[in-house]
Amino acid sequence: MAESTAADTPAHRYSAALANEIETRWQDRWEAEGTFHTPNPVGPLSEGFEAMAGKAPRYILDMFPYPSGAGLHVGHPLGYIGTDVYARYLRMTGHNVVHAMGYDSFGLPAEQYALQTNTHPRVTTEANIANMRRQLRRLGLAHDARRSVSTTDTEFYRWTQWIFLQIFGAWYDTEADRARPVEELVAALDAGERQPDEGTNDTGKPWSELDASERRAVVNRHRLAYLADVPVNWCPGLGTVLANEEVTADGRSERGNFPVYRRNLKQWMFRITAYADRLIDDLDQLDWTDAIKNQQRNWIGRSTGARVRFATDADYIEVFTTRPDTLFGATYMVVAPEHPLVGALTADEWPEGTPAAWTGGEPTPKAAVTAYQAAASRRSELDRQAADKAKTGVFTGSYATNPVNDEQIPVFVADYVLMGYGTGAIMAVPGQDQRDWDFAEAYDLPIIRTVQPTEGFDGKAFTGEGPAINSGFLDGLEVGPAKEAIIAWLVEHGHGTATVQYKLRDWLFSRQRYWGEPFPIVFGADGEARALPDDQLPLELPPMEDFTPTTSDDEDSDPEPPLGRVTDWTTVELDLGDGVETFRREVNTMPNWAGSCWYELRYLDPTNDERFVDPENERYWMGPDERKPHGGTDLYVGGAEHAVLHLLYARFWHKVLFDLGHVSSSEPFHRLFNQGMIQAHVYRDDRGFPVPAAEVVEGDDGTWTHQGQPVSRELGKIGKSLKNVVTPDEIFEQYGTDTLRLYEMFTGPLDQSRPWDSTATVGMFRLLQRIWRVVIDEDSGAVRVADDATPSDETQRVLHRTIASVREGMEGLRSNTSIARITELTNHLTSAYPDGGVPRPVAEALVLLLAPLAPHVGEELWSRLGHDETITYAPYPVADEAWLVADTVELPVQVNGKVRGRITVAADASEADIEAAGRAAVAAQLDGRTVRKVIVVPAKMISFVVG
RNA sequence: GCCCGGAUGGCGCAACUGGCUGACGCGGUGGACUCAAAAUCCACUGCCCGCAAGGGCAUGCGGGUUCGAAUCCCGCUCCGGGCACCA
Repeated sequence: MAESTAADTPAHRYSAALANEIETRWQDRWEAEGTFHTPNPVGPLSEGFEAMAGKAPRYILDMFPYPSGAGLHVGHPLGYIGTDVYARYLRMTGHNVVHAMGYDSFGLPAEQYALQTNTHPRVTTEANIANMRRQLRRLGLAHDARRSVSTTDTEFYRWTQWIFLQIFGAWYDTEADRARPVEELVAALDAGERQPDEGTNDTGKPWSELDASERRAVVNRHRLAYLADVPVNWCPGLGTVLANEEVTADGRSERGNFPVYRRNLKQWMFRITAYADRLIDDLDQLDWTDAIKNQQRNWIGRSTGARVRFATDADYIEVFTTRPDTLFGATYMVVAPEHPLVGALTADEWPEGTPAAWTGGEPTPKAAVTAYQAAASRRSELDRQAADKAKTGVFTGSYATNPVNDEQIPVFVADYVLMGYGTGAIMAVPGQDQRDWDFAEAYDLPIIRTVQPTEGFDGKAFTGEGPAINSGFLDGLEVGPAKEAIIAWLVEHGHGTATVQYKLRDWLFSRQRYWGEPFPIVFGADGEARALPDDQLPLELPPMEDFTPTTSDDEDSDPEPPLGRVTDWTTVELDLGDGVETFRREVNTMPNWAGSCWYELRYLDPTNDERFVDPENERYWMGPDERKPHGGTDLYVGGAEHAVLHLLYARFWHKVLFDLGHVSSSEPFHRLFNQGMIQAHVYRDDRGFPVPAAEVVEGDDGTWTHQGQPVSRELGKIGKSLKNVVTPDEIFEQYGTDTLRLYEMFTGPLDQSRPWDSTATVGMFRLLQRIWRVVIDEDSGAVRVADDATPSDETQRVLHRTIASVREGMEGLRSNTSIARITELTNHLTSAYPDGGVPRPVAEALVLLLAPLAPHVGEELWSRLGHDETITYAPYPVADEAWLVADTVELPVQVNGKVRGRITVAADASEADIEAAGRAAVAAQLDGRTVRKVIVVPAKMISFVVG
């Protein structure tokens, strides 16, 4: 008999039902009135801009989501709520704020979901977007809906293709240190002002003697987007190749966990390496956390050092080293098993006296090397994680000459040297490198220290700083000067050069899947890539019945892009300047990163059909100024998992657009903020399987049981597989959106992960009830504020202190503290005015302070207080300095650092007065002891030091 | 192994720039309302000793600087995230 009678609760209490009624009503009104429409300076969205003319522009951005079919759980909206609170706060503090939400809807996840549900990705994508829009709308997010774009919209990817052509149409001028249009390259080549870059012309003929096709080939090899036959990550299980960044350390696909194989394939590449230095250096002036900056720096992996040539009988071996100063300690060399010189270096027979351990038990070097190469390649296919770090290798039978002392040092093949980094060969310096030390110990090779270890050093290889020893003319020099000296010597004698090495590789940009942007590229009879003219954009993805990728578990299978099967689309008749010819279309598609590399620009001018963004709109919202030297969005909030991939790629595209003069900002995101994750408890039974979290009961003794069986508890991600999903809808139903928003903001600063605790949400609901009660009489529904009352001095002080600290929390994206201060104000008003009659200015300030956090309650109370206009643009309360200073202050009185008493003195009391009051307060403590020192910090504390 | 974070009551967290540790909320205890419960409201709530007044101990651990340290310095431990035979 649990039926409750309505008479129990006051008719006008803030209840879940009332909250839901208020929320849907205001959401409808916001939509109908276009409350969050933000005007641009120019173009179709410029209506109403004059009214904003005096306001400073702010661009608040969220990382846009994949429209997955699974729907939202309470962890998803954390960042969205955080940016919404901040953007609403900025609107109320006199800014013109652009804040929108789009959908990253191309790519593997969308396609895989479509395959699972056996529906065309266009259909599932659009249904998922509609569902997600509905869920996000229910959160009351103040987005300009007109600016919502989806990367799969034809009018969006038209410009993705256009930007690709801009990149394709550019080359990197290393002297000017920026990208320039290839037309300028061609003009310079025609005029004889410059020669083709190294490695771009293998005809051996000068530019002037090349025919049109040969010239195209030369130019194509300069471009920032180019086709190359390169070692790629071929993933037969996904039927596509993957970027380095998409392959895990143990050689599997990040998505789907399929094995990935290295093989050579002709693929589209972006010359992101040309930007390596700028991508590192420009981080300095961005407002990002050091964690993310470091991750980007480490990924790019710039290291300075030298290239050194070692002569051998066959050819010279070039190595890269960051420690050329240790050259005298190089006692052997190692080349990677895949190194092209391995064959030439392998001797016919073992030299006299070759130790048995160096031969791998084989009769000849050739047999040993071949066996080792085979083993190494097999090893790379297997789980590299399981491989122990023991060093293995075989002797090639040949020797190299250390240029600095003419020592003959043996050359080994070993897989601890990677072909993919540096030159694929090293000089081994066991005295100063632990890996070389390990190998030298295993193969009984000499170890020479060339840097004096610090005193007390008892390790093996010494990698620290110290004076050079056993190093001829370098002896006595510290590491830095020794490097300079040896590099000068190497250059002078023609044995090497100073150089900079990067871990970053060029970006593999093509995929053999259906659901991506088609490349606006065609191939003519000579096989050279040609740009589709801009007026043929968008190049639409042709409809396909069966878009299944050709997957395989055979590593020797070949990629077969689905678009290759649309034969009437792949062949096209075009006139590209030499009359109508037959061309073949590129059948690869772009990876899902493409759209996310520039979507933030499209939000600024979503309906512009002349340009991807009007320069004036871009400059207004993202242009550089004294706050942000590179320009970019004022805030970008998203998960830390995008620290390298998306953020690096997007910065690269943006920089190309900047170099070509299409945008005024040289960085896309000025202030970056990684929101934390909302975790939830996972309960497991004795077999370790998760049990439904909602069915677990907590015992009095702090243990948990599920259906009577004890279960363990840990924190984990929220997800179906862990059976701990809590949906926003459950919270809407129980308390409403405003409670959910407050709760998510209250549990901690935005960048911090925190566990979800459904029982704790009620605290925020109670807060809203109390605020409601400050304004509304629960029984009659009438407004119960006093229009003509004057706030007491105490109320004024509480109010203005609250305003000051609420603003501080808002600015710092720590609205948890703002909510605490609002709660304190509410508690004060509740006890100071138990029967209502809170002075109107105070009640209105409370509602305004709350509005960014709980906008529906904000709007409703604002309106009931008699305001016709939305609260969205109402001015946020400003603290009056006069009320921030108190007349009297309470000070702690310390004796020997411990608080022994308190005194209340005038705020401007003299030190003498404070001391006198302090002595009186702790007279018992001071009695009979000598006061050696008195420290008075005015308005803070007083401390006695006694003997 | 390297690079970033982090550790404060039963829980989430707060504490400006070295100056009252634990604001605010959850939970808990007691009370009001109710036939009763839910909801709501009020009070108390770091730990230990004590009837009390009061005292002692407390910000992961060990040192240090200081009149005074959650905060600064040195050395650790544990947890989270990232990278990793990168020469």
